[in-house]
Amino acid sequence: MNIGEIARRSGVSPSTVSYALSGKRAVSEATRQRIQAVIDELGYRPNAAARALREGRTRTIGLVIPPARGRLTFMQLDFVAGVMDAAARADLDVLLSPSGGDHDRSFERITTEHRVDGVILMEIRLDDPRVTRLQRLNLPFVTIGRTARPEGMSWIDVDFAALIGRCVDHLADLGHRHIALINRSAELIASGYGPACRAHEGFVAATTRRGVEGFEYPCADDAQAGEACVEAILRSRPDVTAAATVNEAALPGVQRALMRSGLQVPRGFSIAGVAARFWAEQFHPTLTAADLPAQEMAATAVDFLTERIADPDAAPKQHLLVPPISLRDSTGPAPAPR
Amino acid sequence: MNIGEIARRSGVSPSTVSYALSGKRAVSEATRQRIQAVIDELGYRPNAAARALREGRTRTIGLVIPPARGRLTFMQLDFVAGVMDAAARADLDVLLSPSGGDHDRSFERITTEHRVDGVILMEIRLDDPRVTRLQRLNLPFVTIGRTARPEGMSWIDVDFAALIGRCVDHLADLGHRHIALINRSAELIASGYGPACRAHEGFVAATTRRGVEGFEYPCADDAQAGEACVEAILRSRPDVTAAATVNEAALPGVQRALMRSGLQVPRGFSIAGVAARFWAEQFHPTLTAADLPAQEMAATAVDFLTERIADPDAAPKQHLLVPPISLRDSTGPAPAPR
DNA sequence: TTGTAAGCGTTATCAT
DNA sequence: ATGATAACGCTTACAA
Repeated sequence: MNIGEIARRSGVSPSTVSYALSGKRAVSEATRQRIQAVIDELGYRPNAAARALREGRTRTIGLVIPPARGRLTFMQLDFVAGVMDAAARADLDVLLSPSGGDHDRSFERITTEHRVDGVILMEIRLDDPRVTRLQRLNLPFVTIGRTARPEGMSWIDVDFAALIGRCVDHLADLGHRHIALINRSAELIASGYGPACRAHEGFVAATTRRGVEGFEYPCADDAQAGEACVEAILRSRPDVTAAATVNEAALPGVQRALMRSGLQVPRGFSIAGVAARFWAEQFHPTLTAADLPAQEMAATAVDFLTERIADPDAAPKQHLLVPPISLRDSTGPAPAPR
Repeated sequence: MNIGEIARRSGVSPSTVSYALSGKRAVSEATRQRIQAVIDELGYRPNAAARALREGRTRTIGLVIPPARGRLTFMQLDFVAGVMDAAARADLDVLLSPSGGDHDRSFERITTEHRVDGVILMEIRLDDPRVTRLQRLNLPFVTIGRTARPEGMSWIDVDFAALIGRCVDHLADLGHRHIALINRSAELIASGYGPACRAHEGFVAATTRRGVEGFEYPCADDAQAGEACVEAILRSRPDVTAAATVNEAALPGVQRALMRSGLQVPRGFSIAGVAARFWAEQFHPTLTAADLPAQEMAATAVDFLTERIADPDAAPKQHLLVPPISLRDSTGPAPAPR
């Protein structure tokens, strides 16, 4: 079933069918209807490969996600879902490529064989070989997170430094004077992973600025680590009355440890963080947190990408988000010292 | 950069380049090396659209996931990750299509425009219009879960009835005589959603067979519902000493309610379930559960699909999994009646 | 208002 | 062992 067959059965030329479909040339209403009738009857749809070959674009974008090994965070999942959504709205298909820092087959395939018109790169590192690769290939791309030199490219990022600053401000305003930061894992920080590093910087800056004492604790991305981390905080720093966190995966364990310690939240201990809304609401009591706007980021990313695809020479765009903190039930006035 | 350019620079014809690359015709070692050198120098990769047009296949499979609205369960996520993995190993790309029961643009596009060679359909309903659609289109597909009449097609499913039966057996063996089932939501059951319906059937069968009392509780897919559900069980049925569950998303709430009730698990209350290993291990204490083998299912699904693509007339394959129950820390002997 | 034809980059059939 | 060439199905300049 191809355009020629439709043309034959409608008694017109292939080009007329093409134009009837695209509307790029006037077609008399009578023939248009005749063609449409045949198309409906046979259920014809133009072949994507032929169209891609001819037009030089695939109407498909690539979404490069972290490899399956490490489980995706909810924030990342929400982002993926958001990209699917935004792409669907723009009638774009999404080719998923799980790939780590170095090039792997899937990443190479979709980028070099012209399977996609552009790429959204998640979880980039400060110095990311894939970015260089895409630049060399001259393939439009947008990154989630910034590289070390993000000037000339399109990216969207969350200002973790500012957000942790706001958490500290909020807690200090409530009278807390000894505040812990539950950060991501030590390895992640050491490897220069943006969100973790910037959380650190923001925490140091804010505690200094506010004149409160800050204690930073690295924590792996799982419930067990969160539990151990809170136990460590309570044991080593009995003067700490509040914590800020960017580690959403640790939250279930954080909650468990607090529950078991007998401390009431927020009466005995306050906690504020940066997390996907899902985790904030699963927390008990619900977590005062800057909700990561994954949907918005995804929509913006698709937007930026389609712009770059349409006009590769236009100035790249950047967007640094600072979502507001949603006040929920996990923060309150500092208790009397324990 | 195309095959003609490579041919010119190597001083051979395009067909020779093609054959050098595919190995489908003998090419003298000398010219092969010359060609390879040029290819390496220029970084040439064949254009996927041209190849797809010519060969009539895309080397891409479609993965139809539930729409972004409802969040995916961990089981589903693991499955998606597993498909990506298996597809990557087979050098296949994966086009993601979030689509509900009725046809939507994305599903229509990838299936009718020949963007994919075949489709994996997740979360099908007992009577699913997409299945009929794919059959009519004559596009190879594999379903996860069975329709009402699954005979003539390839599918992979988990035997929830048998698994819940095993949970009940295990609990009955431990002396429990009053057992609750925390099922999925009432709506899901009413709509004929396979896993929920079969959990129900398996529970009725097993409690009858073992001569124990069974109480079924529907429960929405979130922590709050899980919490409320356990509270309802403890309140309305004080004689219940154990529960079986297929609702992994409710587990965090189940745990919270048990913790708050003061019941020790497993000393005062036992719980066994069917869940992704992630949830089982996040549970506290770790959950005795049949771990859903998402990876294996995904690998099998890709396998079945590639078989159907290679030979559409071969007999369809089916695979009904009954993974073993992993004994962890949430089940123990029945306590004295409360 | 419509038709003709070239060409997108491959692969595979026929020659040589 | 290699080359010429005809498709694959579509879009779009160019003609009429």
